[in-house]
Amino acid sequence: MSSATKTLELLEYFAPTRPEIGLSQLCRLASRDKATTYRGLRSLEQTGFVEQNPVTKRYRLGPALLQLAQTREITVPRKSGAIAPLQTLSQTTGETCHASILSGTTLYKLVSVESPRHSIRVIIDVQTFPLHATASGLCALAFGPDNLIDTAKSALTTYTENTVATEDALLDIIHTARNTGFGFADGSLESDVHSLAAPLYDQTGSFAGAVSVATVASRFTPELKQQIKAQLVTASREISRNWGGTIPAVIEQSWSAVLT
Amino acid sequence: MSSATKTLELLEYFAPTRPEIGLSQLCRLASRDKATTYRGLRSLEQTGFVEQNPVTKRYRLGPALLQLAQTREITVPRKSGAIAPLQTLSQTTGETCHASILSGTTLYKLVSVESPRHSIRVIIDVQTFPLHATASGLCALAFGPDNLIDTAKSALTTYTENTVATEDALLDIIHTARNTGFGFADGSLESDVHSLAAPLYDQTGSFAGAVSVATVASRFTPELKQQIKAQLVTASREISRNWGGTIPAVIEQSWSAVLT
DNA sequence: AACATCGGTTCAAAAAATGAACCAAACCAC
DNA sequence: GTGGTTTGGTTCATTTTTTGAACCGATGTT
Repeated sequence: MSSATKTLELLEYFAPTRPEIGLSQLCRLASRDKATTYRGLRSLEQTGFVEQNPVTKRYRLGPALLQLAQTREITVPRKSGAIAPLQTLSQTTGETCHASILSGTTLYKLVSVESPRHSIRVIIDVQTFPLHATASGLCALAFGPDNLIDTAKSALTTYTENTVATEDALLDIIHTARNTGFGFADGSLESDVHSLAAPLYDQTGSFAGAVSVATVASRFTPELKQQIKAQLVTASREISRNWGGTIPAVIEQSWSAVLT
Repeated sequence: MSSATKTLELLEYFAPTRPEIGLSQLCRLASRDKATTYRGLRSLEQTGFVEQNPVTKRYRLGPALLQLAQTREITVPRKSGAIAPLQTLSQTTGETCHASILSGTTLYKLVSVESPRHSIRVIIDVQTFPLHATASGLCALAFGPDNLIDTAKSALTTYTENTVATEDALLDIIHTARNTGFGFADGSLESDVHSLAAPLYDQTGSFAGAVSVATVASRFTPELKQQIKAQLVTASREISRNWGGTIPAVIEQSWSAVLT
C-alpha cells in the first residue's frame, strides 16, 4: 500500500460520532507509528483536508473537502437529484432509506434519510455497502458490471449467521435479484434488519447505484414488502431520471411481474 | 514535499471548468512524470477520491469527497449558516459576494453568490484568497492570529499594479482595516475589481473567516460603498451568530464610527 | 512527587518512489 | 489505407523518501 493511500485512509476515521481525533488516538486507530501518522496529518493539513483545532490541539476534517465536494457535485450531479425522492420514499414507507453510488468496485453511501414514524429505527452506520451482504450490493452485482462479482467473491466477509458464505449461494441470490428486479437482504449485514433495493441508472445507460429501504424484521409483513417494492420502483425511476438515465425495459418487465 | 502531499495536490486541478482530466493531461498540468501521476491517481481511486469515467477513460472527482464533506459540515457547521445571509447580501447589494473560512494560514472560499442584477459581474475564480491582495485576506491579517502576518510577508505575490509589494505598505493597510473594521481591496487581485470585507467569528471567540462584496470599479460610488458597508455589518453579525460567535465590541465600535 | 499520556522530533535503516524508456491501442491527418 | 501522434498504462535500475524506535518537553492524573 502506497504512502499516499495510507495518508488518505486516515480521513476515514473521522465521523459525526468522532469529529476530532488527537495524534496519539489516531495512530492507535490506524495501527501506525505516531511519527508516520503525524507526517500524514501534516500532509493532509497542508492541503486543507484536515485542520488542527487550536483550542483542543486535536485534528478535524478541513475546508478543502467542502470545495472539492462542491466541484464533484457540480460536475457529476447525483446527490441533489436523490435527496427529494429519498425523502418521499422515507415518508411513504415510514422506514430508513438510502441512495448509493457505484465508483469502481465500491458502493458508496450517497444519501440517508430516516423516518420519524417509528421509535425503533434502522441505522446502518457504514459509508460503503458490502456487495454480498446488502440489498443495494446485490443490486450492484445483479445489474452492474460483471467484474463486481469477482470482487464480491474475493471478500465474502461474514457479518451475521445469514451472511452468504459460498460462491454458489452468492450466485443464487444474484440470480434472484436479476429475476425480480430487486435486491433483498434479510439480516445478512445486521441481524433483524431486512432491506429491499432497486437499481439506479445514469446517462451512460449503465447501472450507477441503488436506492434501498431498510426495516426491522418484526414489522416486515408481506403487505409492507409489496408496498416498499412499489415505492422503490417510483423512487428508482425518479432518481434515474434526475441522473439522466432510464430504467432498462427488462427490469421494468420484472417489476411488472412482481407487482401484480 | 511528501509524496502524499503531491498526490493530494492532484485534486486541485479538477474544477467545474475542468470536470475530467486524462492521465497525460494531468501529468502535464502537474509537471510530473506520467508514471508518478498514474500512481497518484491509483491511490486516489482506491480511496474513492477520484474515479475513472468508464466511457472516456478520463478521471474525475469521486464520491468519498461527498461523504467527507458531509461529515465536515455536520461536525463543523459553517457553510449552511453562511448561505442564506450571503444570498441576502448579494440581493441587497446587487453584487458578487463571498464567505471564506480560515484554516491554518489559508483563507478558503466557502460560499459564493452572484447577483443577476448586472450583466457585468465580478467572477473571482480562486479557491483560496491571497492574504495580502484581497479584502477578505486583509480582514484575516487585521483580526486573525498574528502569525498570518508573517505568512503574508513571505508571499507578497504581485497580481496587478495595485498589489501591495512592501512590508511597510502591507502593515499600513492592515492598520487601516483594524481601524475601520473593514478590509478593502482596490484592484489588488484583479484590475478594476474593488472589494470590501468584514470579519466573521465563531464560538471560540476567534476570527474564523470573512464575508465580502466585490464590485466593478466603475460602479463603486461613495454611496454604494456606504451601502455595502452597512449590509456587510448585517451579514457579518448574522453569519457569526450562526457560527456560534459574536462580533467583538471594539469592531462594533469601529463600525459605528464609520457608518455615521 | 511520580507516573502516564499527550503532541511532536530525530536519524539510521529500510522501503518506496521516481521517471526514462517502453508497450499496445486509439486517434488523426492525408 | 498508411504513417505519425497521442493516449492510458507498465517496467525496473536508480534515487529518494519513508519509516518507526527512541526521544523530548509539556500537561494531566493520582
